[in-house]
Amino acid sequence: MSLSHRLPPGAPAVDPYYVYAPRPDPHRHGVLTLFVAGLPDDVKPREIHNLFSHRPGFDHCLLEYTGRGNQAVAFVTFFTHEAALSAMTSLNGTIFDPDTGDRLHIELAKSTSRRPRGGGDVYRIIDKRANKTEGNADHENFGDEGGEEAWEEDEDDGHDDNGDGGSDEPSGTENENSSDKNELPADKSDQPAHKQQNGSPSNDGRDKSSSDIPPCSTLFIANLGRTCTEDELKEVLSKEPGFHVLKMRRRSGMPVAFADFTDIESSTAAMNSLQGTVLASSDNDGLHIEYARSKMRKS
DNA sequence: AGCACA
Repeated sequence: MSLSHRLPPGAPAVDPYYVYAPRPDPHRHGVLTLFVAGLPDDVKPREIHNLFSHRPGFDHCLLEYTGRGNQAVAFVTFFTHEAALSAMTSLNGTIFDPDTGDRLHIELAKSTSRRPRGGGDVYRIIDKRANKTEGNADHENFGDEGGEEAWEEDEDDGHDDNGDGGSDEPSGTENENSSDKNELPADKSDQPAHKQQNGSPSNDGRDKSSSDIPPCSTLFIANLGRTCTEDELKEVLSKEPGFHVLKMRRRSGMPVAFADFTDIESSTAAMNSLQGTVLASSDNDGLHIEYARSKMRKS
């Protein structure tokens, strides 16, 4: 389908996929790490890993539960700058949580994340939440030293790290921040205030997992274009590990589909990686994928 | 928001 990369340094920036990315920032060329915002507070490290580890050139990732607000941020590092850009352009705007419809905002990070020490764990977690609220009690932090600034305290490749802005808006401002204590003191200089704040209703005490539907090895796929065919959808799904059967129904206008997987792990991974995918036949936001309410009948 | 097949 659409492999969105190969934008040689000299080429005119007219790659159609490139418009999805924040404007090319000359200050960040060569950075291997992506900054990912727009994550719900109940995001799991495994979800980040599932989403990015299939991308070519993936190296490692780090998930931080910021103590402020209710959204986590992630830092995902690739082996090459081009791989990072490619993952950014193809995943930017992904609807991570169908319940809220919030989309991922991905930018190049301010600097490349430090490699995990020891190399044992695939990903690291930093949890600054006062009360590790809902859901995530299983993997508190088995990262290394409970790092507070675990990704950019080193200076091997030279970069600036000073706690700075904490914006996570698509307006192109930098937004990687690690310290929980630095509220940005309104010195954004060149960025006019944006009106759109992250609209996720703050769930103070509410625990509303990423969906009201319990995990299921069958996925429900909606928001298909009216002209979407089973083959078109199947072609995308068949790249996902564990995919079995696809069934499409058109009942009230728009078609919907059910995709069955071998297990919940593979259906979850597929949902994470295909969420928001725009098909040739789609005209709106791309695929809306949820767990089906009941598993597809066997055979 | 829209969830079927047995």
